[in-house]
Amino acid sequence: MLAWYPRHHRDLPWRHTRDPYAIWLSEVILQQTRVAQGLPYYEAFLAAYPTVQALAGAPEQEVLRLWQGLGYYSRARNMHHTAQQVVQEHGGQFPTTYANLLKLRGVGPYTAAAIASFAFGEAVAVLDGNVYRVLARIFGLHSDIAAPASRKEFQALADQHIPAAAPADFNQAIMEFGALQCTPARPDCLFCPMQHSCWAFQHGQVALLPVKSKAKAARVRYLHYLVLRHGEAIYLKKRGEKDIWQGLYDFAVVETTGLELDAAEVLRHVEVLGGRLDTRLAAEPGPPPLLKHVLSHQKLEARFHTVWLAGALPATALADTGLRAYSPAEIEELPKPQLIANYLGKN
DNA sequence: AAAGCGGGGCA
DNA sequence: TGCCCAGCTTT
Repeated sequence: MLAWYPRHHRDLPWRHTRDPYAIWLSEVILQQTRVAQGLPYYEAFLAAYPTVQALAGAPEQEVLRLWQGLGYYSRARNMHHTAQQVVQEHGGQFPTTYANLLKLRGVGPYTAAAIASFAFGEAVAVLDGNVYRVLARIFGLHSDIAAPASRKEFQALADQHIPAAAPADFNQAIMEFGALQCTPARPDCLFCPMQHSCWAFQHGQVALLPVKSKAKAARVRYLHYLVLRHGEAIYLKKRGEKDIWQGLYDFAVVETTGLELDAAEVLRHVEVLGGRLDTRLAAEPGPPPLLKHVLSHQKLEARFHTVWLAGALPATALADTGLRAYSPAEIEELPKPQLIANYLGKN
């Protein structure tokens, strides 16, 4: 794989730097994210915040807006927190060892090992999905990679093989090999340099490895958004803790156990907020638009009920709900879930 | 140890 | 349309 890597690897921007800030940024973005999807975000973040000081000084809302569409938004909030910690408690210098990197919020075993090896040359093996797959196939390990208990076994194997003289090359090579050659589906075994020493290939079990138990089915949620409009303005609110999309903005929402919420019910919820309807504006014809949105753990079915108001909502309602009227230009600057951005884009 | 947390690519 | 991908924090 060390010989394979220089001939086959992709030319990616974070492979041209040893700046721990840039490497950290790229690794946080690439957690749970494909290179093709993360690449434009990496360029945008580095352009907007060239240094850890710049990121630390940015408002959280701006960071989340830049992160919009990438998902798992706690990554952005943790990254922002860690930037401030590095500036305030470490004089703007990242920790230089695996053990100390691991203490940073949002930096787990994978990211700490990546930064420690790529930026500081420490001989600690990374363990990501690619590495699990490559090791399982080459060594014929049948442990369930979804089970936390399997980690020790794979980490021990990776640590056993990482060369002290070239830890960064080894880590880059094994991950790139998994991403390009030893892929999850239809791996290129025919032209694989590891063929002769791959347990799975020799035993005809490539398609059976790695063993991975399936996640339980996502639960279904039914959301009825009240798109409250007054003139040019639309009312939105910031989402709170203990639910999806923390820190992002969406509309007032009524969650139901089924898909239906008739027009009278919608109006009743508007009345509770003290909203006065603008009867001069006719209701939209037909049922309100339905958008489906799938997360890894939830399936959302969202109806968008447009309601035209005759005046602003009373201050008490705003205080109770966190709603606020925003102009189209302001809405553009707010960080929003992809579902909301999709709706606004179509309407 | 299990649950919660996004979004996109591919067959 | 349905299935697959996957690191960190919190419970």
